[in-house]
Amino acid sequence: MKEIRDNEQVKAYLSAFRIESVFNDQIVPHMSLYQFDPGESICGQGDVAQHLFVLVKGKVKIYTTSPEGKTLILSFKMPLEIIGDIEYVRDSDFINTVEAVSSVCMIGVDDHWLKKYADNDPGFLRFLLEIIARKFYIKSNSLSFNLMYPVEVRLASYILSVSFDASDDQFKGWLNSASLTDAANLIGTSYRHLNRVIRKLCLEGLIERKKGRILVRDRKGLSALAGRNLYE
Amino acid sequence: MKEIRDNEQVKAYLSAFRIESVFNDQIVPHMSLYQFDPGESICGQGDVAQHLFVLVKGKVKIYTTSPEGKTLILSFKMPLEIIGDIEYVRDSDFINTVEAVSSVCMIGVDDHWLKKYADNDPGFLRFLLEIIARKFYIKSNSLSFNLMYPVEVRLASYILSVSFDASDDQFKGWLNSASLTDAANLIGTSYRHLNRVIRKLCLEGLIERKKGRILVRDRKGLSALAGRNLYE
DNA sequence: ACTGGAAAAGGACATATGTCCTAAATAATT
DNA sequence: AATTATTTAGGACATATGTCCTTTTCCAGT
Repeated sequence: MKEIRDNEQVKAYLSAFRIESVFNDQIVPHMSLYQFDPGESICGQGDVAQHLFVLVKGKVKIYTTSPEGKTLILSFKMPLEIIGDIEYVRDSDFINTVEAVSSVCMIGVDDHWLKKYADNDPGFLRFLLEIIARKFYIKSNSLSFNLMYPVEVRLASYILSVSFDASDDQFKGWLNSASLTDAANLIGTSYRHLNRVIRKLCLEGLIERKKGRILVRDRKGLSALAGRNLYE
Repeated sequence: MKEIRDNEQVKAYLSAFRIESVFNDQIVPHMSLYQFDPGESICGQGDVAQHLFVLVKGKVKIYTTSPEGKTLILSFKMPLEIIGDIEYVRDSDFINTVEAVSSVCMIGVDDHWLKKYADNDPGFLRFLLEIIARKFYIKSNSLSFNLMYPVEVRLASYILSVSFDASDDQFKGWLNSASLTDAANLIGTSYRHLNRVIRKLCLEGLIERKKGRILVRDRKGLSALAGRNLYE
């Protein structure tokens, strides 16, 4: 992790994402940039949360670890996204672990300054509301979807979302084994079972497996199988 | 549904729950009481949402219905709880169906007045933030828990939560068949499978089944099985 | 108490998924 | 290119869960 105290760059990012108005003039001077390398941990489940982060570049992976050590990936996030919002509002420790997938850049601001200068600022509060409400909505969907459909359907949905997302800098057909393991943890199943289902989809001609990559052969068919698209 | 335009009673409720300060003087006159009978629908998935509700009496059931008609219970809620908050913030239709379980009383206020008089009110916004952040937290937990543990564990957790909640006016040992079906839908499994697991827990001496009721025989054992308590 | 019918529980079988281990494939090294 | 090491896919079996249908239980009405 590298902190960069460059307020001009902060302002540039804020303006690029059109959220200048969210952070008032008293806050902005206290914001700085943080860079993380791929694989680097940004915050760990249970750690004391004292910063609100705005993800402005790169991709992060959010996951939780159970007492038994099982890990479940909750989501991948790309800009614009907020990290530490729930913790800020609830005054709690980090509830999940966040890890940089690619080279990541975030704007960070100490909770302490927010409490002091933004806690009464309707613009900031409304922004947080929208962010958190959206997160809730996504998670709610995700919960229903996961409980109601088998892995096959979830995988179809996942493949569609990662294969056709132009903004995904990781795109390359799809996917090496690390991503497969990730996919399994995201979908909430085992690596073994994921393979089984992939095989089935191959036999059905929906996808094709080729040197560790997966190609979509029948997008329509996949969509039909997936129903609605879960992983946005 | 019966609307009761009794502003004094509204104020009494607000004060009882210590949330007078959340709704400012311009809003309060526009709030009124709504009563619902057991089983009555309060709002339906997909309906236009134009009210924010504060649940002040009774118990409601929140569920979602899939395109195929499967229904999944997301939660049971008791006071103090807010209904329609996500929809208010997101300007969306109702994402779930809410139904009165017992005789229910809610304070309702038209979104239109909120937008006009509360959208700039930090007290109100912070209140919503706390509510929604809490909801997110619960749902996040719920998602992880459901994906990571089998029905047996979830059921143990559920039994514990409904059996030892003093504030639950529905308490009676536990439970007739309607509640069993509900429990199945809440846990995200089939009625059949729930029975199977109940049987197993009986054989293990953790619970006892008696005339449609379920008694906890070994609370410690159940807790150990459940790990953490999911359904608060 | 007896009977018919509704409600609740359970049986049988099929599918979905997990765990553990082995085989196949790929990459690294010589 | 051949050989080894490492990574990825698959086999075998066990468990978890779903579906459909039958049996059992419970209760109203007589």
